[in-house]
Amino acid sequence: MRTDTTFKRAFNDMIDIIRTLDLGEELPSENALRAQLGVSRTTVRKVLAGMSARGIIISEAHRRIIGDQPRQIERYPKEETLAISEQVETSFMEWMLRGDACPGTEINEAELARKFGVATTIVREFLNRFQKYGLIEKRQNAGWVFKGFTASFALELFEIREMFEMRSARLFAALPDGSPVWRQIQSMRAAHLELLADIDARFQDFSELDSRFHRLITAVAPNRFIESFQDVITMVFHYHYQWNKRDERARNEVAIREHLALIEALESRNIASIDHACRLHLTSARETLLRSIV
Amino acid sequence: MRTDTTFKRAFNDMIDIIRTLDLGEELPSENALRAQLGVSRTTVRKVLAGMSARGIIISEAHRRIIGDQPRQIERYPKEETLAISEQVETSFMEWMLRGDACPGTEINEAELARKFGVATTIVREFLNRFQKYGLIEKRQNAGWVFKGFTASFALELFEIREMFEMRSARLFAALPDGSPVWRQIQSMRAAHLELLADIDARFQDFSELDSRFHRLITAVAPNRFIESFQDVITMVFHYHYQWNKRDERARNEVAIREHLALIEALESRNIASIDHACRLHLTSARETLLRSIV
DNA sequence: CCCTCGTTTTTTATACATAAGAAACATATG
DNA sequence: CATATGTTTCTTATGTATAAAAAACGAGGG
Repeated sequence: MRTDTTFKRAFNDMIDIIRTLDLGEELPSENALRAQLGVSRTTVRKVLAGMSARGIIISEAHRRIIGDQPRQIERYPKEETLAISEQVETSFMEWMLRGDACPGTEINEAELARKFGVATTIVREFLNRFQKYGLIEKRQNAGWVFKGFTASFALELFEIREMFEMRSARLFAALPDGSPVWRQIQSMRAAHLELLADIDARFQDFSELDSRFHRLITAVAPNRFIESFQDVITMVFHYHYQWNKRDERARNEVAIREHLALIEALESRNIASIDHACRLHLTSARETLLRSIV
Repeated sequence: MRTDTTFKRAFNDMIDIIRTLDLGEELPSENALRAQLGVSRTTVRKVLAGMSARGIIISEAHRRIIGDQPRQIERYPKEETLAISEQVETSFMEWMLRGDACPGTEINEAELARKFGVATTIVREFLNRFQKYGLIEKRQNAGWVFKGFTASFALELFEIREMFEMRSARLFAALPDGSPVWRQIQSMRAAHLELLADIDARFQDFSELDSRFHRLITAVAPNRFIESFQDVITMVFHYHYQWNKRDERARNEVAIREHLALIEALESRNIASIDHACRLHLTSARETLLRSIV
């Protein structure tokens, strides 16, 4: 019933660990591997058993040694390492953004479950979690309504985003000189410059850097509600832009420059310039998103 | 499997409808009742059948008449009109606030399901929905952690609340004279004054008025994320104060007066006094909550 | 004793089953 | 033909089952 995605993921990770070891070398203990792989010992043992069966590991009395370097072939494909609940997320996003759904569409748990080839329970659970993104709404005893990835969604999103980021950016300026955050900001700048230098080839890496940058700013004064809102933003950018590649390179280059300006403003500790740089970036991000919606 | 709480709720509501009719009078059509009761016709028919069986309604060819006024006894008890998923909410809140759980406690789906006497599926679904309140956190393949109803929870909550309410209160001042909101504010003031006049007897009614007041202010410029955050606040006040009755009367009286001051400030349309009144109220609300936590 | 490994127990993720409820379809009646 | 009721079909809410994963327990060995 339950899928063995945890095992497969651990198996793949284990291959990488073994790669760092030599033939005939003894393996770390089950417990040590458990910690490295981030799974339970039960799963570690299953992985070890699988590797033994394949001759990659040779189990002797009270020790295990590397018998054969694993080949790429033996890795499980990426899809099989994703829990069904994660796959459903992707399926749903695709369904939503590919345009099968316009605002007001009724969402049918049973139908989605059939379409995605999973149990209704899973779809239901997903929708319950997804509710917090503000894109769907539940009606008692009667399924869900898709509210639409609309302009008003984007505007409401950015209204909150502006409040939160301006708040964090201002708090940033008040940090003492000794704070480790300043070093993180430095390396964040470096990462931006690097990406900018190679923008033609690597412009798709921006999305992840963007998320990291905004999370760093937000993290100065932790607030669980703000952090949870970051998830909404990450979701929007991750999926929406995946289906809207228009001008991606140019868009990202502009955003990188805006980030750099904001970094400079933060380091200046001048509230007025921080406000200015922050608002400039958010306004441009909002316009970009709005353009891609209509 | 599924409980018939919808039916029971509709049955109780139907009793109230019948009360407004006379003996021998003809009943509205199934469709009309459907609209009044807010359920499907299937459920309406079930209710009608139940009432016929009890002699309250007499079904003749092509019409139904009132045969007998229903008695209070025939109502289903309130508990039976709540869906299991709603009952679980109450059980969980009780478990949480009665102190069985301290910060860091691991939440065990299976154990909770046993304790509450419901299926694990339901507990799981509840926890997924409840996650948005920021009191619990999920760990992959390993249940949930209760983060605690702590001072930092209250502080983070109020930081956001202040941002949101100040924003709404300011927008309020910009409304045109003709806006219907001003009349709603008037009647809100009246409701507050009424409650204040009878505070000794009715102080428990404040909780609901409080929620309505804050929702009215927030509703001037709708934003789904702010509205969703209101749910968090409502939850906190609803449950937390249910288990913290200390000084309730005095607390509520203070809050009513603060609301009245804010109403006055709003009507003055003076941003500075609005800010002042709003912040004053929120500060005092925060202090009250903090006191009751420690 | 602490660590490692074998074994057993418990919990979670997922599928499936089914009664209650909603919706769609069909028929009758004024 | 529009509206009201009877009938059928589909969906949702909730319970149960089970493989996978985690956690707890236990026995040797350094």
